[in-house]
Amino acid sequence: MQIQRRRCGILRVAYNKLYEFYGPQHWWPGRSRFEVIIGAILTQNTAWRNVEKAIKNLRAAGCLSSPSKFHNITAKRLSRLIRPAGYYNVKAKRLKNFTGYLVKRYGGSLDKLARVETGRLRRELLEVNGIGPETRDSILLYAFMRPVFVVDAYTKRIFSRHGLVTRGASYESVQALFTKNLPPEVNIFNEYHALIVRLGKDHCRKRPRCEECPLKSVKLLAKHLW
DNA sequence: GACCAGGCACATC
DNA sequence: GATGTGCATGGT
Repeated sequence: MQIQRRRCGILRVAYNKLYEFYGPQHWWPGRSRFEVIIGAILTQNTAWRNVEKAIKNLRAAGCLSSPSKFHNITAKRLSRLIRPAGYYNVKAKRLKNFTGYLVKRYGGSLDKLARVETGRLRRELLEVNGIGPETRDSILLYAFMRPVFVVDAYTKRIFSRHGLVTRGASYESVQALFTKNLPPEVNIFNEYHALIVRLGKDHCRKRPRCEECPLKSVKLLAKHLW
C-alpha cells in the first residue's frame, strides 16, 4: 500500500521509496496470533532464521496449540526446544512470564486479551518481565493489529544516518516522530517497519554508503526539509 | 575467528 | 538519565 503523495512529509517519501524498491514484505511471518507473540520474544537481538528453527521445534512438539498448555511446559524442556534462538534460558523465562500473565489475568485467552483497549494493553505488556518497548509494540501491531509504530535498532541507525533522527534519541521520541507524520493505518505501520528491517539487513550494514540505497535521494531531501 | 542479529533487565555511576 | 554487561546460537 502506497501512501498518498498529497502533503508528503519526508517520512512518507522514504516509505514510498522503500515500498517501490522492495514491494510488500508480508509481515509478520507467523501461523497464529500466539505464534506471532512467541516469535516477537524469541527474535530479541536474534536473527529470524534462528527463531524459525526454535518455532519449528515448538510446533513439532505441539507446544503452540494453546497458551495454557505452553505455560505448563517445564522451563528445562522449553529451553531445550528454543535452543537455536539463543539466550535460551532467559527467553524460556520470558515466554513463561508472558503466558503466566495471560493465564492469570485472562484465563489464557488471547481473544480476551485482544479485546483490551490499546493504552491499557501497552501498560500491561510492559509490566511483563522480558517484554520491553519494541517487543510490546511488535505484539500490538502484528498480533493485535493496533496502529502502533515499532522502533528498532535499524530505525534509529538508518534514520539518524539520513539525518532525520538525532543520535541517542529515545524510543518514545522516535516513535512519536513516525506517528505524527504517518497516517495511523495498521497496514502502513506494518509495512514500514518490515521495510526498514529489510533495508537494514540488505544495505546499511553490508554497504553503508551504497550508491543503490533506496533512500539515497531522501538524504538529499533531508538537508533541505528537515 | 571475529562480528552480528527484528532486546531486555539489572548493576553501577 | 546514561553507560556497561550478561545472555548464546548460528550465519557470514
